[in-house]
Amino acid sequence: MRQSATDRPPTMADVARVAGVSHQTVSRVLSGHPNVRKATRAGVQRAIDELGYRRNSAARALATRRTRTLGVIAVNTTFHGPASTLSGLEGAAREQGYLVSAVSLRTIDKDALTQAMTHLATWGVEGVVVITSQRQAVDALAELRTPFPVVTVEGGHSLALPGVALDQYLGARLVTEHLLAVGHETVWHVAGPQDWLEAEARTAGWRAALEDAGAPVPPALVGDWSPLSGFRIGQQLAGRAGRRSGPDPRLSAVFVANDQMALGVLRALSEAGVRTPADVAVAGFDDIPEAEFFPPPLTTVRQDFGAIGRASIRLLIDRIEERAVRETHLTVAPQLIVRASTARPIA
Amino acid sequence: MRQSATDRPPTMADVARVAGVSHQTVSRVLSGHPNVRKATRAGVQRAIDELGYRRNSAARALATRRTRTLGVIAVNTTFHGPASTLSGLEGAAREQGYLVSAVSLRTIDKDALTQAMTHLATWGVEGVVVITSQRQAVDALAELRTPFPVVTVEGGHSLALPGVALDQYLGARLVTEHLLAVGHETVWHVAGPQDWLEAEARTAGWRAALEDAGAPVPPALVGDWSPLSGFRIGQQLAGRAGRRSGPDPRLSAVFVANDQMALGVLRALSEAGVRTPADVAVAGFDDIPEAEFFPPPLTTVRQDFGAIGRASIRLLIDRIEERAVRETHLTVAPQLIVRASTARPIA
DNA sequence: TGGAGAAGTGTGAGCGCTAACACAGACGAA
DNA sequence: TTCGTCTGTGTTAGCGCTCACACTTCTCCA
Repeated sequence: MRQSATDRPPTMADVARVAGVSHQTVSRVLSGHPNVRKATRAGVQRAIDELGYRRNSAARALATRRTRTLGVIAVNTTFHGPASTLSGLEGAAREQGYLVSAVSLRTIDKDALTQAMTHLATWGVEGVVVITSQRQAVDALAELRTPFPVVTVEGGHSLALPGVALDQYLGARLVTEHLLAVGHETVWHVAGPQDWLEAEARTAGWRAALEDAGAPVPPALVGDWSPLSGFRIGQQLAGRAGRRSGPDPRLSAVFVANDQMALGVLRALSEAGVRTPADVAVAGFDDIPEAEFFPPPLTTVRQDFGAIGRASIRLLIDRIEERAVRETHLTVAPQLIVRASTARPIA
Repeated sequence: MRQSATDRPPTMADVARVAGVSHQTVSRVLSGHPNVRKATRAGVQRAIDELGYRRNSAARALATRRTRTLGVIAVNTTFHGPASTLSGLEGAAREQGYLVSAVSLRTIDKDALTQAMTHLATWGVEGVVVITSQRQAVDALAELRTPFPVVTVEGGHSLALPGVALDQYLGARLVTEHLLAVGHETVWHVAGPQDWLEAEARTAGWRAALEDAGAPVPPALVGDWSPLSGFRIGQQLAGRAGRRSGPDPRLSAVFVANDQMALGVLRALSEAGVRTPADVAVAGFDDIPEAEFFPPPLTTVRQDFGAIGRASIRLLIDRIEERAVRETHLTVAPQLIVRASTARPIA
């Protein structure tokens, strides 16, 4: 990878000159065209190595009208879920020879989304993955016209746009059914903000599981995903633990819509002297790395973020390269992880 | 943003034709050149809007030899620290009109680093930020020759390369001094893997604080950043809590090198019936969002990842645009966050 | 031995933009 | 007036690559 002494990086013409062939032959070698004699190929390769030549992607993009660049738009990539999805996505794209550029937004209203799209479009991305967990993002997206394909992640399957999502509904059912199976009369629920599709689906799954089992359905308590909101709700829950308060069913198990809130709930219960799982069982959702070491280790639902990232890239590249395959909505299966926080209560 | 009826997106020539000027005038309008009459500018702008024209970045890059693209190489972007840094970095770059592409690696040996650099170089990045927390990454980086500037984050200040880092040493001192100040005879330390520069600096800061205070220096116990390793080490610590075992000083306070391990330590202590902070005070490092709700809420050191990201982009763009400013090493100050896990023991 | 077809290579014209220069007209100073 | 200078605009030549085609050699079979 020797750097040429001159100021400018070597061009294809330089390589051609050194190898004693035309620039077109160099191009053929570079793109693995079959009709090149072995000796010629070797000579060109030698020249390339000698000069430390590297194809100029801008010129290539200009000539081919293909940038081989993908965009990603996401909210709050500092959290475990989006960050993991992003990472899986980037790896999958790189494998396919694409460059990916992510735009990380604080909020995802229509303006911010449009702006992010413009930014990416300016750079000539051939497609975009939008991690659209919030309803407003989905709505904004639905109205947006783009000159390239768009794929959603966690955007629900109601959209015309193709998308990948974890089966949140199933995950919530699994947790709820597990809690009922270990002997709880019913399961309370700390929900995520209902403008989040994931939160909504988890709530729906929980409700369906209870109804199917003929269990009473307590009111859902709504948090904002943060440990603090979990803590506040946990304090309310602690007050009615084990008791039958008013019209509501007895509280002995709680399904919390994410692990961070579950941490807050656990803390509030413990401060109030309510034991987990002896008095109240608690389950979460996400399986963040810390969940295994919560007090007590948390039963939760694991999401395969890597798989979600890979699947969305596949969907997107299918569309860009106009492959025949036309799946539009992929679902990734969740996995129930049972830990001490829902251990069977001593009968 | 009307999409033209023809297959191809409009070019500068199309805009020029519609506006009745030359393509060069369009170019001047687009790049804000002053010498364009107001009326001409308006006419061109109207044509741009009408056609939904957008500058082709590949052609622009080819003509200017500037791609306005930056690369980022990082390990394990799924963790809170790197993910936050990345996010801050991306925002800062976008503000400056740059596109950023991140490559997320699993391990950062020389091979992987070279490959990532090649990938980014192929796409013509004008500079790269490498988040190099591990010694081997720094070593590999030192040997690498690149045709563009490189800036490190958390790479220590020993390198010839410019870089940004949090003052890990100071952070560790602050925690340790705080623990001594609340009355502990000495402070034990659960360290991160010593091939990580951050871990090393935290250990050094802890040791220096103890030595300066004339406190005995217990052996450092080395973990791998994971909650599990913290748990294992916590079990060992629980065994000697409050006791003076062999030659080692009394254990009443522990400084853990990151919050995740601290969670494991807390759990191990609590399982062994050791109370925090009554029997043993525990402090962490990072201030992850969960730390405030640990059992008990964790005293820790907050890092301003956003600031780190912004600073590194500034350093990089300074170099790319060859500005006069030549700071080479920036340090971001840490902030001690005191919570219940180190509350003053009842004397 | 000839000629069709394949294999291997070269030529020229763009891709859509910016940089450099050319040039016309307006304006103030000598 | 006459020049210089500034303003506003157009013209031309690339940037480094690929695509389409032309051309030269082979190969093989009638």
